[in-house]
Amino acid sequence: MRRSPVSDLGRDGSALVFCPSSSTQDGFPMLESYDPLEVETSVQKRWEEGRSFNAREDDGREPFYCLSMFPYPSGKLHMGHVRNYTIGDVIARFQRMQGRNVLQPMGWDAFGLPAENAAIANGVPPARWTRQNIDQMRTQLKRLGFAYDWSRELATCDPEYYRWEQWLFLRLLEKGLVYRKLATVNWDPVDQTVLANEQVIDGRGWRSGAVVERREMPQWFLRITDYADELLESLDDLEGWPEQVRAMQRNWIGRSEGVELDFTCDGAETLTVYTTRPDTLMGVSYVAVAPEHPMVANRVANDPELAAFVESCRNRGVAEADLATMEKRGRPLGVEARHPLTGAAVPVWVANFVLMEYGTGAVMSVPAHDERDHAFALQYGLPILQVIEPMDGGAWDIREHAFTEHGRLVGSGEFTGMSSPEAFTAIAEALEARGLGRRRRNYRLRDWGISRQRYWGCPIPVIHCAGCGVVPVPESDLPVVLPEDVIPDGSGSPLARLASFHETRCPKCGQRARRETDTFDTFFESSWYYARYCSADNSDAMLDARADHWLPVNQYVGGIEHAVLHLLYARFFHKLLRDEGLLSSDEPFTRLLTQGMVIAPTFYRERPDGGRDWINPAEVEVTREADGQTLARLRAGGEAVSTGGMEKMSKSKNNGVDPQALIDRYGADTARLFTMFAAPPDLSLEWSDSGVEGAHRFLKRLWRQVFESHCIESAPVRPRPDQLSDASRALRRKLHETIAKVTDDLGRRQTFNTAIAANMELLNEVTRFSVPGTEAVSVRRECLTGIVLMLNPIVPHVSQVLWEGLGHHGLVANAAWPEVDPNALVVDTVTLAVQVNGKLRAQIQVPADASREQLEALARGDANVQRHIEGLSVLKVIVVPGRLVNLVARSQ
RNA sequence: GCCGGGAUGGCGGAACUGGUAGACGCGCCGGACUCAAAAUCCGGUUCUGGCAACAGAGUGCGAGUUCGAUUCUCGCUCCCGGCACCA
Repeated sequence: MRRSPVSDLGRDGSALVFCPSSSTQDGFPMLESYDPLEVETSVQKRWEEGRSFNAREDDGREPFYCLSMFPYPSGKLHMGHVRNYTIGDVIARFQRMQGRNVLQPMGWDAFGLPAENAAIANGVPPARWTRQNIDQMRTQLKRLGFAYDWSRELATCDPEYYRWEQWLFLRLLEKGLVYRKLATVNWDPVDQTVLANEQVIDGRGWRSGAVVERREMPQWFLRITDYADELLESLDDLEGWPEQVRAMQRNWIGRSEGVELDFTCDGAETLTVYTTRPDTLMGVSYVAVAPEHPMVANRVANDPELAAFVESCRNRGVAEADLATMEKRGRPLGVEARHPLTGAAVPVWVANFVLMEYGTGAVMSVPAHDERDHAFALQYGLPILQVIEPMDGGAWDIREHAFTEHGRLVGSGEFTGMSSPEAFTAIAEALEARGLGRRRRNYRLRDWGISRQRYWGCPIPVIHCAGCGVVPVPESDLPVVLPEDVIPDGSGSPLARLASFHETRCPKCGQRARRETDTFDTFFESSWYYARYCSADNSDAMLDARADHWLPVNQYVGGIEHAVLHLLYARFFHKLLRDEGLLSSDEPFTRLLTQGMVIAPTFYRERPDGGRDWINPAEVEVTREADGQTLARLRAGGEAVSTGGMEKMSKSKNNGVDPQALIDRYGADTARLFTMFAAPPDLSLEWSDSGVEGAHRFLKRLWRQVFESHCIESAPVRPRPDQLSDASRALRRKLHETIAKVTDDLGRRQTFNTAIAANMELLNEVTRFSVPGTEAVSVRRECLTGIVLMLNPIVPHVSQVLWEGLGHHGLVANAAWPEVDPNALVVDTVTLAVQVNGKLRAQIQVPADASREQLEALARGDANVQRHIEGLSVLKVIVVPGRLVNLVARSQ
């Protein structure tokens, strides 16, 4: 066994070892054992004192803006935050080492419902609760060692922040991009308040338990649909975004080409419907309208059954998922509509799956060619008229299934025989000719409702005057400050009750007037914060020239759950800001990384009433029994508990693992290393206590290897590649192969797990390497230096100390990324796989420059290969250079 | 329901452009060190058969394309995320 140089010193414990290479003015003493707390405290102090990560614009280097989605200050960091921010920090530090001028800021998405819920529960004003949480979470982020420019920190609940979105709102109002209309909300009749969807549980208010009603209220809307085409089309240019996110946004915008057409009804009323399938028009068997449709309201008075039906629809869910899965019900309205082409009478029905807020509140129904209409027609005995048949003329049982694909028209009068696309055009033209229809482009995307009947949000800066109507708050009166000493109690609207807030005078006429008491959707704040970081200290303008210096964000990192809403709203805002002349780029985020969830096992105990008491994984011990079954027991007491599978860490399942406990026990570097190593960033990350131990063990192993180098070796010697032994040359090749791989993994691929694995492999080889002599020692040191540099973005504290232990000075965070020496990669022989009919039969060593013929001869020469081709004739030889030879052999 | 994603050893995962399936880590087994334990170090570890050499099977299920498929195509199953007032 190799004697450890450490034992030569006859020391134990954490005795100080002074080495010539580290006794520098800025050096940390390198102790024998790795003490994360000591290392991290001193390195963080140095970053803080040196303001090492504050970004300046007047820097010759190319800027790189790296941003992680800012957190909602819920109280404590959770594992999802640790993962998100570590990914961002690794990218930022990697880019910094690649010579870029990196901006990485951090802030707080500080408005939102949880603060109001906390106020209700604990009687603390949301403002105080939020600011306390921010302080606590800031401390935790600093403890994790993220390279943030804290001088740009912002919180969206600060008037200095939200005043600018009030300002922008007024500009948009002036431009006509903001309007007011009635929209439906969840109304809790007991608490007299509007509920968020998440506060409605099984149709009842979460606090009062009262059945939630749908109520119409005037709401502010932003015309995002004006930008629908641009938002859709520029997705094609976002090559740095995951294809799945772009696909989700495309579907969300849902642009379609169709026809809007009119059915005239008895009594001269007109029902306008939109369809993407005018080719099926001859198959219409009824028209369905929303229960809230005005045509319905006129008829409920003398039809009690209809009235009852409409009433039963009043409290139906309106989420898309509710509509799609609920039982489809309807009632005939007793009205007939005239088919725009044939003039035939088709009945009008009221249906619970049609929404007034969607399109025109009416749809044409073609049971033969739409699944939902088909089911509805079968249920109510409505006719199913087939007007499209499969292109190949194949049989189709239309009673059994709707035929929803394109095909050829049948039973459609003059259009019979046309293909669906031909009929689309012909029918559209026929409708246009009669003035009963027009081609239209439609969007699934709806205008963005930005009003919230909430207290803890940014006030909407308008005043309602009895005489003048809606009057904008003059720019000089901004910001409209939200009073902060309010404690919501869950009933009513706090701002509507607060006379000192809403009682005001009309800026136009001076009469007594009422201030708007709705606040903005919190997506409003998060739609432009990324830009404000660039000009965070500017109290005279929303943004300034520095925005264009940094933007667009080079790398944005956040959860996949924001794939549509937040990311679409931010893209929309960016275009609004551009059109205001505040920026010049078209898109806010060039490259996007969406990280997966953090999941953990769940454990529970069944209650007598059938409910489940969830038990935190920290209290449970899992063992494998002899029969291979796993058994979960309480650590205290040994009681057996049930296993509930892997779930996203959450309060409701009590399966959260507190990052603070992890940091306290192993240090920030281990927390960072584990979260980066356990899974690729875009997949879900499974929590594992033993995995954390493994990550920590690796850092201790690395520390020990550097410590040994540090003690036995004098000043670094540059290896002379031409004079190395085979073993040293092989190790050096491994180093440079690793540099090439890790550079690609961190830069292009963003697979941090494989970058760490490659460094582990390299360290394993360094550990096994026991060649004596100064050249070997210098190769070893070159390898260790390489590992320290390559791991620095991931474990920045320990790598700083190891960097100095290896005889270097200054911040490793500012060091240059290692470069690949192409000469080190040269090989003379390669291992080649030999297959016979695709099955591996041998591995042979061949000269790297062997010709095809030589390779084939060497492959055929192998004894095991010969055994497998004996009696067969080789028909074909496939050679993949550097990889394999495949002999295709068959019997004669 | 619609849209998006996932499934590979006992476990997390690797295999990047169709080319040696299981890198790296965890767990487990064996050994060294120790009075002993912990820690640490060394070795083994997809399954089946075999002392071994080696052979057979194997990437959720069922087909297909190919000399060759975890990778491409078609058809399924199960699990997860989003669905407009949670952020």
